[in-house]
Amino acid sequence: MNLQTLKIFCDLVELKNFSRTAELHGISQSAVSQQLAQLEMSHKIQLINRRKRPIELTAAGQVFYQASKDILDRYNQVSSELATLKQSSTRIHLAAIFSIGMHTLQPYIQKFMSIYPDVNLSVEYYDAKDIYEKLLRGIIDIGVVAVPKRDRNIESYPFENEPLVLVCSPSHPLAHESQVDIHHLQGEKFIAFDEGVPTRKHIDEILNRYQVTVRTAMEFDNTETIKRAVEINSGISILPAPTLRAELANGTLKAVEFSNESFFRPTGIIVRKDKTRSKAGQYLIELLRKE
Amino acid sequence: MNLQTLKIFCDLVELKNFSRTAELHGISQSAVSQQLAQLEMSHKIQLINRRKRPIELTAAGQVFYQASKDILDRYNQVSSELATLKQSSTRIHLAAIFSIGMHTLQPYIQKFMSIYPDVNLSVEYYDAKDIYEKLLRGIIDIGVVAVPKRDRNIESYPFENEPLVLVCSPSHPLAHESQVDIHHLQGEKFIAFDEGVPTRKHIDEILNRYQVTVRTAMEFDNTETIKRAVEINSGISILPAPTLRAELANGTLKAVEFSNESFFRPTGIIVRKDKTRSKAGQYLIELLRKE
DNA sequence: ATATAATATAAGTTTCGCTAATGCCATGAA
DNA sequence: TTCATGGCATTAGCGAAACTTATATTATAT
Repeated sequence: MNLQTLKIFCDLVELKNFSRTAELHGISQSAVSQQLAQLEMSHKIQLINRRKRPIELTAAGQVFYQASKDILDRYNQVSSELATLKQSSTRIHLAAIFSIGMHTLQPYIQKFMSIYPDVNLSVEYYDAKDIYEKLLRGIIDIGVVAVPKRDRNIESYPFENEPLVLVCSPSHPLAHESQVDIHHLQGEKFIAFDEGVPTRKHIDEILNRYQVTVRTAMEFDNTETIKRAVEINSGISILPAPTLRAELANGTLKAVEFSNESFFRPTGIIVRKDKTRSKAGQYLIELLRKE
Repeated sequence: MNLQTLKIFCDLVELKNFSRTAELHGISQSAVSQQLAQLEMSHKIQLINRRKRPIELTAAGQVFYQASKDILDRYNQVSSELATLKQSSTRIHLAAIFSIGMHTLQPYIQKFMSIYPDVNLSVEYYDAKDIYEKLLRGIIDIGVVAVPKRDRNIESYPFENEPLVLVCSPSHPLAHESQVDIHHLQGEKFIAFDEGVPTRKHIDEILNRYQVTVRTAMEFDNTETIKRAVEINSGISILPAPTLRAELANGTLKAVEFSNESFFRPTGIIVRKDKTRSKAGQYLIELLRKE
C-alpha cells in the first residue's frame, strides 16, 4: 500500500476521470487504472463503479475515500512537523575556549559557510570546564579546547598544535634574544594559568621535564589577563603564539622561541559520542579535525 | 511512501533491533536498514540514533512514530470496514417468477455453488411486477422473468425458452390427442392469466396470430391456481411445459403439443444496467444467460 | 585492546510498476 | 437501432526500485 496510490485515488474521485488524474500525476492513464485495480484487488472489493459515466463511488469507495483523506492529511501534518524540526536541527552550536580566538577558527568557518550557507552556525566562548559541561548537557554540539581530556562519553579529535613561546615585556632582559634556553626561566617570576586550566598542567609538565622551577607570581584563568600582567612587567609567561598577534604587532609584548625544542599546546575538537550529527555537523567536524 | 515501510519503522522502534524486525517481516536485515535510510532520506532528517545501542528515537523519530501509528491505525480501521462491506456485498439476491420453479433453476444454482461455495445466494419468488420494482430499488440483484420487457435501466439476457402446451383435464375430449391444431381451441372455455401477467399478453398474441378466439372463463395471476381450475375441468389453458411436471406424472392433467408450430414462452435474466456486480454475480449471470 | 553483536554498504538479481499499443464498453447522435 | 466517440481495461515489454547475500564498519563489554 502506497500513499501515492491513495492520493491518486482521491484525485480520481474528485476529477472523475482517469486520464486527467494520470496527467495530474504525470503518469499514463493505464497506470492509474492499474493502481486502482490493485487497490480493489488488495481489499477484494470494488471502489468505483465503471459501469456509469462519469464514474461514481460505490459504498465501499466512499468509506475508503474518507479514510484516504484522513491518512494523507495526517501524513502531510507530520511532514511539516519534521520540516520544522529539521530547521531547528540545522543550528549548530560551536564553543571554543577564550584563548582560541576567532582568528584561528575564522578560515574554517568561512569554508564551512560557503558549503552550507543555510546552516545556522553559532560560535561562542566559554572556559574549558563550561564547554565540557554544556557539551554533555547537549547545549553545544562541538567544542574546541586545549589539551582535551579523555572521557567515556566524549569523542575527541586533534585540532591545531599551537606553538608555545616565552612572553615578556619589551623591557625584560630576555626580550632581545632570538631564542632562549628553557633553563633560563629558572627562578623567574612567572604569570601562570589557574590550577583548573588544562594548559597550566601541560606547561607545568614541560617545565618539570626540564627540571625548571619558576616563581609563580600570579595566576589567572585567561590569556588576556596574563598578557596584561606581563605587559606591566609583573613577570614572564609561556603562552600559545596565536594569542599574541595583536600585542606583538603593536610592540607591547615580546615573544621568544625556545631553543631546546618546539613546545606545543595540543588543541582538539570534542563531541558527544552518542549524539547524532546532521550532515552539516559531520562535515564541520571533518573540516576541523586533523589526523 | 509505503505503508509497509511505516509498519516496519514502528516495529523497529518497538523491537529496537533491525534483524528481529526484518525476521518479523520476512525480509533481510539489510532491507530494513535500507527502508529506514530511505525514510530518513525522503524527509532529510534522522529518525533513529544509531550511535547508541540499543538504538533510540530522535525527537523527529518520536514525532514520526506517533504519526505512523495513527496512519496505520486509520488504515486498519478502513480495512476492516471494507471487509464488513464485502461480506454484505457477497450476498446475491436472485428472484424468479412463481412459474419458473426451483427445478428449472436448480442445476444452475448447484453449478454456481460448487464454484463459489462461500457466496451467500438467496433465491426468492415474486410476481413479475414486484421483481422489476425490487430490481430497480436494488433489493434484488438478478431477476428471472417471462417475456422480459425493455427498460432503459434494465439489461436483459435470454434464458430458457419454455415450450407452451395445451393443458386440459384427462376427461377432456382433446386429452387423448397426441397433437392438436390450435384452431380446435376456437370457442373453448379458457383459464387465462390475469391481464397484468406478461405471459397473458404473449399467449393472446399467439391466439390472435391464428385468429383463434377463446371464451375466457377465469383469470388467475399464477400457474398453480390455473392448474387447479383446469383439473376440475373448468376449462383448458395454455401453460409452459416445465410447470406441469408433477401433474403430468400423477395423471391429474394432460398436456398436448400443438401441431401448427412449437410455441414458446421466452424467459430472461434481468439486471440493473448501472449496478456493479461482484465477480460471483457476474459469473452467475453468465451461467444463466444463453446467447 | 579486542571480541562480539549489530548496523551500514555494495553488487547482483528479482520484482514491480510504468508505458505504449490495443481492445472493450458506455453514452449520445443520426 | 446503429454508429461514432470518448473513456477505461488489458497486455507485453522494459526500466527502476527493492530485495538478498556478502562484506565492511561501528558500538559496546570484557
